[in-house]
Amino acid sequence: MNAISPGLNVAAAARAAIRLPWPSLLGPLAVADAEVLDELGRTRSVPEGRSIFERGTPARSLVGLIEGQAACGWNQPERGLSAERVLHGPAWLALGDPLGDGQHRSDAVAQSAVQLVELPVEPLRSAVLRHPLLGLRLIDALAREVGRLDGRLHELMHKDAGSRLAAWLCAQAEGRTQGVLRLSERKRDIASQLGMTPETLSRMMRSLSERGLIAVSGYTVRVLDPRGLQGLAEA
Amino acid sequence: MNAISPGLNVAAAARAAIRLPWPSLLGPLAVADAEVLDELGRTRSVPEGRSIFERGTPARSLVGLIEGQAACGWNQPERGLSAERVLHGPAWLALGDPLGDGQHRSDAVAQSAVQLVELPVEPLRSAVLRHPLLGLRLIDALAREVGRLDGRLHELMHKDAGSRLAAWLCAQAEGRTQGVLRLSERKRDIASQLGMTPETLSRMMRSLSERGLIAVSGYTVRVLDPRGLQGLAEA
DNA sequence: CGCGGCCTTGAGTTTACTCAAGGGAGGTGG
DNA sequence: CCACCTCCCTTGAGTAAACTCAAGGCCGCG
Repeated sequence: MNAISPGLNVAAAARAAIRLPWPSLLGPLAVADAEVLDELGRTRSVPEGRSIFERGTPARSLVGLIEGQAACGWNQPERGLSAERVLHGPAWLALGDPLGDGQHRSDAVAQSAVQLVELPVEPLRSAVLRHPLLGLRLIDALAREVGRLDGRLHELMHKDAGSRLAAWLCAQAEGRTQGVLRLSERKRDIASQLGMTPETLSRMMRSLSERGLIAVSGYTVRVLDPRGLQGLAEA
Repeated sequence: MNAISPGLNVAAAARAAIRLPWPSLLGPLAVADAEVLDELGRTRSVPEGRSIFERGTPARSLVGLIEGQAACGWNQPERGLSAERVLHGPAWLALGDPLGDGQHRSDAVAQSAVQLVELPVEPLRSAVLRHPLLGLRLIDALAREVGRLDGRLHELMHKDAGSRLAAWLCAQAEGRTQGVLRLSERKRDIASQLGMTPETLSRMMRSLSERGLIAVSGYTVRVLDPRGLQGLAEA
């Protein structure tokens, strides 16, 4: 992965227009377009546990997660953050909010030390006028975001907790060797993303393993019956 | 509203490049850009009750609803369509799906006679390369879509049925005179959009009127206590 | 008048939540 | 090396929210 090496001085990197991993964020780009983005983007690092942006504050830049793990959700005072989404770089942390009404609608916190890139919206809009291909790529990225949100909405409206977990496990198992997967987030965060409580997640996990669909051991889950799981996921 | 007059021959209208209501769909546009869209767009009308597009079929065009009422959702055999969204033109019926993976993820049916405009994706992409401002407008439209979906996701995850209804009523009452509003959809469709059953919607309506927040009479709802309602909506 | 949709209401059930208690893993200090 | 603390996950019991099913009423239409 062509991420910035951790020790590098960040400001210097930005000035020197170090190549950032745009293809992972936006898809294939012409060299000239990538250079425009390199020019526009400013990198930033945030240590583990710190806030990346806050709900209600102005969103003047697209925020991309280059490396590390971060969570988006609602931060409630004295109750911690209920993660609606956990991301591993490279991925967009804020795309719709800055391009839309200009206000962050969620809180984001770093769950490990993270490297970010921020693209100021207004200069980006100007750049799109001069480099229309960038516009297409942004359109694609937003369309993917719409698809993702649409899928989650469907799930939440029409599936029960068991099906949602099954669907999530199937998605995670995609492309994994032998259906063995290690959970990289706290279970409470997984639960939160799936719209259930940690207690319910725990019970559902047990239920699935009692039915022989999966085997759970701590943070390791082995999918024993992918087809059965898929069947449940579609119920 | 500059919609096509109902009697007009549709194919002729398309050929003559009749001005379609692009500003309502995409925001302010240069004349040249609107003409490009007029050139690209094909109008179509669908009579009441008929399908507009179907889940799982290829989505090769953006679909805009120019006039009339339509519903998007999942059409289940012998159970009717559970509306996840009811639209009154002008509005986008399909935006993310055609620009994204190219498959319709929902069914759409006309709830009145409707006028549509379809913009084929590939020619549109080419047009964006030549008219970058179109790209910006599409980006804005998609960002609004992301915002809308994000809001609904939050609501579904964190609010109970009463709060969701209160929020919906507040949104509907926005800008209405004296908080009197006539429901333009069947209550079962409203319920469906809010992620609850018709029975639950009915009980919630009663609960709100018993508490003096609204007065309900058939399809007419009068908002008696907007602030109280808003308070509930945020709970 | 009778019919078919649609909404409402009630009764009973299911699902998932809350609250509270217990157990395991990892880190720290004596 | 062990005791202890903390954080997290698990489990159980009780509860609350919303669903399903079934019956009844209203309204518009033929």
